[in-house]
Amino acid sequence: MPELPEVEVTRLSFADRIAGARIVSVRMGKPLRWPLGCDPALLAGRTVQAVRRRGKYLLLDLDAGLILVHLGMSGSLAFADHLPEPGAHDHFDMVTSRGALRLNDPRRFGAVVFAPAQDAPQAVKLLGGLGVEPLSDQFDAAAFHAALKRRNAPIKQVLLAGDVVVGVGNIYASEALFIAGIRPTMPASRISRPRAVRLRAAVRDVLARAVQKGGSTLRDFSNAHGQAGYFQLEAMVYDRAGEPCRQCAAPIRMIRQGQRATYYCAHCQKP
DNA sequence: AAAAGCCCCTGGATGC
DNA sequence: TGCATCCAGGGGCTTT
Repeated sequence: MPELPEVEVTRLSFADRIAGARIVSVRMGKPLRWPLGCDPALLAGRTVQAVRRRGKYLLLDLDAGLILVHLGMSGSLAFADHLPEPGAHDHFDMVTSRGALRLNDPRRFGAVVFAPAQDAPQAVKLLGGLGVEPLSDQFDAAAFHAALKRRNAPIKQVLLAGDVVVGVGNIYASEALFIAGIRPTMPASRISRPRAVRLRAAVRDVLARAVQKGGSTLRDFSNAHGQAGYFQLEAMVYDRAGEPCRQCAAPIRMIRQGQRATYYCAHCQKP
């Protein structure tokens, strides 16, 4: 579920409040994608200094080490002064001096991993192969075009893979390609320079606007205060199969690429 | 190296 | 109402 906008909205909703907090206790529920990697009791007494984001990972910087949090498909974080008794899908609770952080994740594709340092094997393995941050100045048009030239897979799947540019998931890949007017099935290597420039701008535009709208809430996403997002109401193609294109009224098409649904307008998006 | 498939897991929607 | 089937914001791992 959560793509870059949802993860960033989550980060913004509690980063300031947790910064400087001392960890009182940590409780783990059912197993997540990977084990925590240390005894939870070992985290008590440490301080959460800041919350950063890298791709779809949240990084809680401690005074010693860091905690990587991934929301998977169905995860969401809550941060409150007091949390109710943990429910069946609450798999990580961290009580701090400034409030309690909780991960709720029904499908358990998410993860909470402790790494003793930035360059610890756990962190390197998970973050090492990630592409450039799309909203940063590092997302250079010429380099983006050059990277696409090296890939023959369909552009939609290259965006999703995350090794060229991070944070673009299934909703925003379809949306960005619509904005750029590019057919999702087009081999990345055949995208011209001007179209790569447009795609770069479209990715930045759609992600930034989604953050502004609080992300997309399709079924259960909410920020750390339980507030839903509204970007799904502005989607041009995602989940709109058969409905009229908002630009030309042609019916939106749905295809499957790598077991994931892709939505596009055959009239507005050229091969 | 790159690409394509396969899973991990639960719950909601749909169909008979 | 009950049960089977399909589908879902991700991504690491294995196989071609």
